[in-house]
Amino acid sequence: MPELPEVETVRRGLEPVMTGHRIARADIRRPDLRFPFPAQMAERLTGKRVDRLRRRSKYILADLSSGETLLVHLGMSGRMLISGAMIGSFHHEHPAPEKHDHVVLDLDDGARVTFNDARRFGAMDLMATAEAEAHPLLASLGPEPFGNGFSEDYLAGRLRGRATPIKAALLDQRLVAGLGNIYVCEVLHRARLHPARSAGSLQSDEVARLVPLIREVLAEAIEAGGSSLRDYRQAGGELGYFQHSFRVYDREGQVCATPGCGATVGRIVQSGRSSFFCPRCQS
DNA sequence: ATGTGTTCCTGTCCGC
DNA sequence: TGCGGACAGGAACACA
Repeated sequence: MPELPEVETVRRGLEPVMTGHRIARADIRRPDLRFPFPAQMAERLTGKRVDRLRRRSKYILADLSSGETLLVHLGMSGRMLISGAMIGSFHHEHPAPEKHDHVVLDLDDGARVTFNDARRFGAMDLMATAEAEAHPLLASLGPEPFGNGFSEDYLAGRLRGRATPIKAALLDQRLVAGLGNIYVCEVLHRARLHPARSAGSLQSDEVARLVPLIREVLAEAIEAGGSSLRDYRQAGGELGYFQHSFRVYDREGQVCATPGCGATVGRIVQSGRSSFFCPRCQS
């Protein structure tokens, strides 16, 4: 589910609820998600203040007053939902625990953050804050798309000589961090590049337009609160609405969104995942 | 090194 | 209604 825009939206929703507050109680309702929770997770969270809530790629990182950092990944279906806090002018009560509520964090002011993940592809881990960047899940991530490290020169260098399809290259988190299936499809449509084009075949002007378009799509999606298709919700439970702005994703058989194009959106499968594209606009 | 297929898990939707 | 199969925002892993 959640790609960079969804994770960033969740982070922004959690920030005012968690930052500066202590975790009064941590209820760990099962032993694992994608992999086992770290040893003594509840004890290592209890009583600790959240000093900072940040994001790296699709990971949320909570720096704690203990010198440890809590890492959260939402996988495909993970949610971080707030209850019992003032959200806007509404005071939310805690609902009864639901199916797939795996971790419940109670803050010192009565707010609650619940991690719910039906498919359990999500993950949580704890590490020393000073060594967070070296964590196995973070160590080989590529640059943040909004950072200075992600540039036309960088991208050209990484794509040069590669036979892999541009679709697969942009999905590779080692190349650039945070893109997933939705936003790669949308970026390639805006860049008028066919998803099956080999990465190394891109001309310099084609590489050049990818960088700003990646930032544009992600920024618009963050602005819209992400894309809600099935599972994704913002931390306050709201839907994102970028799905209404999709030009190709999940639009197989519908007319291409490019004005005057009129062609029908197609779908191919690349390394087991759907690629949506316009056969006329994208080459 | 590179590229592709499989796998983890649950839920939903569609055709018969 | 029920049942089987396809498919879903991710990414580690096993192979050619």
